[in-house]
Amino acid sequence: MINDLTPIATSTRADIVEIRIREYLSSKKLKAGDTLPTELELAEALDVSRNVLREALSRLRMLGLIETKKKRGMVLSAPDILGSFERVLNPQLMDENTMKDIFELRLLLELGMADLLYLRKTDKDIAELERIVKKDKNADAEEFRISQEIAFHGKLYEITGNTTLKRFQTMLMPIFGFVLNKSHHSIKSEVSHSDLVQILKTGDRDAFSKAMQEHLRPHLEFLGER
Amino acid sequence: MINDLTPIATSTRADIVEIRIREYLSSKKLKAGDTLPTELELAEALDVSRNVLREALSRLRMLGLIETKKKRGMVLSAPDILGSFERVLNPQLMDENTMKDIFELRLLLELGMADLLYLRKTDKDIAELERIVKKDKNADAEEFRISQEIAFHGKLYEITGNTTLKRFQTMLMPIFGFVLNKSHHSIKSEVSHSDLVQILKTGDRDAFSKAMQEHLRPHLEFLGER
DNA sequence: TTAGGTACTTATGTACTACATTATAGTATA
DNA sequence: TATACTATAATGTAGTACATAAGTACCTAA
Repeated sequence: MINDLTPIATSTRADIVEIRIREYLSSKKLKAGDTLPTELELAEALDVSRNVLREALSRLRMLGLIETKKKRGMVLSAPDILGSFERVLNPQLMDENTMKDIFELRLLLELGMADLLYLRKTDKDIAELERIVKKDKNADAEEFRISQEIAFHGKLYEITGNTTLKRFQTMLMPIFGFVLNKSHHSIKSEVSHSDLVQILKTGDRDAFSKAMQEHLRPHLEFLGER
Repeated sequence: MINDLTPIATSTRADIVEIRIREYLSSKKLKAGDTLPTELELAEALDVSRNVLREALSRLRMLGLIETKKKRGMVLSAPDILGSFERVLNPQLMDENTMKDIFELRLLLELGMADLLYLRKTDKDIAELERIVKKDKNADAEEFRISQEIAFHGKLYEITGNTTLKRFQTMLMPIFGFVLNKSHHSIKSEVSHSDLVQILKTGDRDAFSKAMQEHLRPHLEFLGER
């Protein structure tokens, strides 16, 4: 019961300055390319030492929100939204529940992928998939099987033409390696990669959607109620 | 052609220190709860001023990777993976392609949601959904319609029981507001929220999956080839 | 006139020192 | 034994100084 009480958040000046600057950016409706005041001006306006200010700026710089050039000052820039994500995606540190959440998220993405695939697939993509699954037959070694998984599913993400999605999947892979190692992957699926390619090639969207669900069933059954 | 050449990345000491500390953490296989050396020790070991070191630490602290208490020093902690994401999710700054990518990502999630919903839905959830859609009838004002969208789809995410997913959706909402305002939302869907609830209540997983696809068709058709 | 160099200016990057703050541990006291 | 006080050791903040690099303006020579 007492565990529910988390320590009160004592924020440092850098924390506050970070927030204040964010507010400043959005209230002034600044957009990428606009320049910011100099460090000295900001520090004076916020009434903090340049030290503190720079700690806050350092954070924004890391996120890609601002870029600074010697003399020219600081300019706002469009951040790479996945860049910051990548920085905290450390399976070593992640708690198990979050890992499960992310695992489910991946399943959702693949289960919902059919429409995008049928919208954007090309003959070249199919050929590439066929090339990949051809190697599946001699998939005996554990390590090789995993690399096949990555190659096949990775290619599916690629076909969606959604680069953010593809990058997302790429950086999530270490997590799956972590989860998969634990269990529930010895169960063989009824629908193979090869089957999926065949359907993608000649079948329709609904057939593929069902096939994908079947392909992922071993994982789905593992999920449970919560 | 010349535009492809981006300026060479000149990294500051803080950038390098940040990387070095990350390497240190993973090479030592430190996990949440472990303590780090003091600032002075780190600064000396890395041969940088405490200033630079603190800029790097400030970043890690922002990401939730480390927590620092006065005297006790710094301890590693499990970062909130979405916290950093939230920080860069500014529609004001985001470029249009990324926004489209994220919009598609949301569609994928909802299209793939059927299994999770049928796995975890309760009678209470259904009742709640019915309560929400009851208000749909008098959905005349634009603003009200949007709040209905949010309430309904938000509840679906909630039913999945996946808190990471739910938070993800919540923080993505401003983006959708941005995209939706632009166009393609005047087209009325063939399948209403009310229909979806009915199917979720009495129908099976496949029926719901198809219905959801139908419900989202106006958006899907807007996507295009790429 | 113009290309190219030189000195100047200015904003960021880094280092160092000093002190405030506060959680912890250790000590003294009732 | 429990409480209060004290010392100490770490982070938090401020300020100064100088290095570095990138513009700017001026100036010189072909």
